[in-house]
Amino acid sequence: MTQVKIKHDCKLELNDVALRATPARIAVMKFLENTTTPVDVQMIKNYLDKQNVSSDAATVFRIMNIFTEKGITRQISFNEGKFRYELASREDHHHLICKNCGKVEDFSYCAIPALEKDIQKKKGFLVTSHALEFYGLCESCKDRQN
Amino acid sequence: MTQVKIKHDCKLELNDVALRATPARIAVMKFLENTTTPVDVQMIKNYLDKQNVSSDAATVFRIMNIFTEKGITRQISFNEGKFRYELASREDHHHLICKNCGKVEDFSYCAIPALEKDIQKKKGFLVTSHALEFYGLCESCKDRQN
DNA sequence: ATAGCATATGCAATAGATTTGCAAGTAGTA
DNA sequence: TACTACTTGCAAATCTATTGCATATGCTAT
Ligand SMILES: [Mn+2]
Ligand SMILES: [Mn+2]
Ligand SMILES: [Zn+2]
Ligand SMILES: [Zn+2]
Repeated sequence: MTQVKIKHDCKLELNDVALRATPARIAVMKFLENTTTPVDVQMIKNYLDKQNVSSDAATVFRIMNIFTEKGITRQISFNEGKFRYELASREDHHHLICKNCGKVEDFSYCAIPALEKDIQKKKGFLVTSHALEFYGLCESCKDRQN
Repeated sequence: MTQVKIKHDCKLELNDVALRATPARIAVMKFLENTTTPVDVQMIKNYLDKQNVSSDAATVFRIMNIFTEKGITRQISFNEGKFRYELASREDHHHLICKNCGKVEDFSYCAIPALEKDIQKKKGFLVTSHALEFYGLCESCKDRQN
């Protein structure tokens, strides 16, 4: 009854897509695995600093670009004038963005797939992905609006 | 039977929201009325130059910010690292963005309103607006993919 | 039509986000 | 362990967007 705990191996996952497993890349993956909200480059850089992983903003930008190209992450924009990133492995879901405090919640229900077929039929446009964001007020801001 | 052609009066529309009708603002409104795709600041600036309307990028940014604040325009992001704008008077609709050639088509059908009520009920989040973009390949790129 | 004033613009400087060139460092492989 | 292609750090360059300030102009009240 030797229960083998197969913990997620970042190195293998990186090598699988022909990327070298460097300390910075591994740390970024761990960070993404443990955050529930899409993060921006500055947040990632702060995390690396805190973990004493040597890095540089340019490197983080490069990492996020290549992760996105390789399909490890997904680049998102909430009209903030900068990008955020989340693991692409997170299932199809969308975001509830509070216009007052900026909090981002995940929202999993998705009714879009049916719509995509319609679009293909009516417009001849082949949908390969979509982005859906809801803006408004989160539960706490809704009451005591700041 | 004097058919009075009431053409849209930019000056009145601007004054209605307490904005002065300057040449640049009027030209921007005309441009937005005649484009079918959300435009960015550079495109607007190019149009103003072509029309010999004196302007400056800083001024265009200021105009688009105040138009958006006043509800004349809507700020949109297609993950390009910059904003685009379209008239807010355009009814609720979404966009089909070709990943190959960048063409943007409008798509009017919207099945989201029902979903918004669900969100309010399940998450207590008050939805005030949403953004939905479809990415993929437009009809022509779908065939002879470049 | 004109004066007066608050608003808008032009221009230059500044702030942020992201990209790029290049020399030095390192992961993966033999 | 040595080799080589891939990565990184750092500085400089690009872009997008914002801001300060002096000047210009739209709007309102004579
Ligand atoms: Mn998410
Ligand atoms: Mn549109
Ligand atoms: Zn909130
Ligand atoms: Zn296309």
